[in-house]
Amino acid sequence: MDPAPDARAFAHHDHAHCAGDGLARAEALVAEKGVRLTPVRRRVLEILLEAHRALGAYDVLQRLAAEGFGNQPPVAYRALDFLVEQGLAHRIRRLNAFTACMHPGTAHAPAFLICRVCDAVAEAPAAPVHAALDDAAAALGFVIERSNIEASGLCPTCRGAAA
Amino acid sequence: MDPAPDARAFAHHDHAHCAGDGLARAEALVAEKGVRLTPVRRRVLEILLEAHRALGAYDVLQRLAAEGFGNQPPVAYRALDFLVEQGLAHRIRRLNAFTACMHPGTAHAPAFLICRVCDAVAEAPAAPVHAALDDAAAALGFVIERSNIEASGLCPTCRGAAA
DNA sequence: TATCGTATGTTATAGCATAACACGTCAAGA
DNA sequence: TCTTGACGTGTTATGCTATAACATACGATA
Repeated sequence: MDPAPDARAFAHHDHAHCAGDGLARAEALVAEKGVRLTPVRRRVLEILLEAHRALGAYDVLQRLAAEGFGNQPPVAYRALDFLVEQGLAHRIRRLNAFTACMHPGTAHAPAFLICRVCDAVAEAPAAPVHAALDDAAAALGFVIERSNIEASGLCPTCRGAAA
Repeated sequence: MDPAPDARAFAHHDHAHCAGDGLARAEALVAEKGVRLTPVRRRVLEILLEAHRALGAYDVLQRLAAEGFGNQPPVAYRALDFLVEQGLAHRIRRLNAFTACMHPGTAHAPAFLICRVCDAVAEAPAAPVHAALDDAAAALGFVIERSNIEASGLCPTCRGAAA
């Protein structure tokens, strides 16, 4: 069903668990923050979790529309922006796309590894990367508030296939 | 003339030197690589150097058109893509914009610091950042080919103004 | 139940990017 | 010299991405 390799890491895993778990964590998080995981927002998160890869806003919108939600771009963008804001999803600028966060709640600073062949996206642990980046910024007197770290290259699967 | 703070670092400097120098280095580089810095490409680089900040493709196109070059998007995009390819310019995805490279030729792996108030863009030295990122990728068996590191926050000038 | 804040829906438009084809130039080889 | 092919530029047309602005609905609270 999903031809793209695993996006959580580049390895197979229990996908159903992965999606269900993500949703459960999301609900706990929003309850804690006092914000609302409305039907549209919840459904968008589910769509991202189920797709298990980066989806464009219009891909999400198409799925929403097919289920009776609004079919205009702002519907998708607002829900996606909300999820990103709450740390439940990430925006991959290189792909003009969004992906469910695989480690919501834990204060993590993700780096994305994007396979140029299969477009699979993995979140890599990036605490050291951010530490180095903060240092570099501090040296210029710049204070970082948000950052995107995105790398493209070959995932293990596609690298194997190429060889 | 240019209301935005310096983009080379967040400090004043000799801008004329900065642009002329950039162009000279660019010519040396293309000669070395055996590629051609045609009039359009050269002019686009000049435009980026003169603007001294990130410009959208359509901003560049407007300036080109005013000087008698083609006025359709591909003209700008092709020149910009060429410059990025040759390491003479960078694409800032967060801003959907392009900026002249401030250290062409030296094998540098830039990290961009983008002020959310004045949109100034600085290239920060990022060798340690890339080292950390390579480590994180290697741990997942991923091979990085290209990467974008972009941070948004407050530059020293705007931070001072806010306080 | 009146009101306010929040969320959703809708219309319209703005902004970013590329596919595909036509034309011109220049250099290498027949 | 002619031809051929690679490269660069110009153009038409289109597709994708994103947001502004306004209207409607719903729920919590006073």
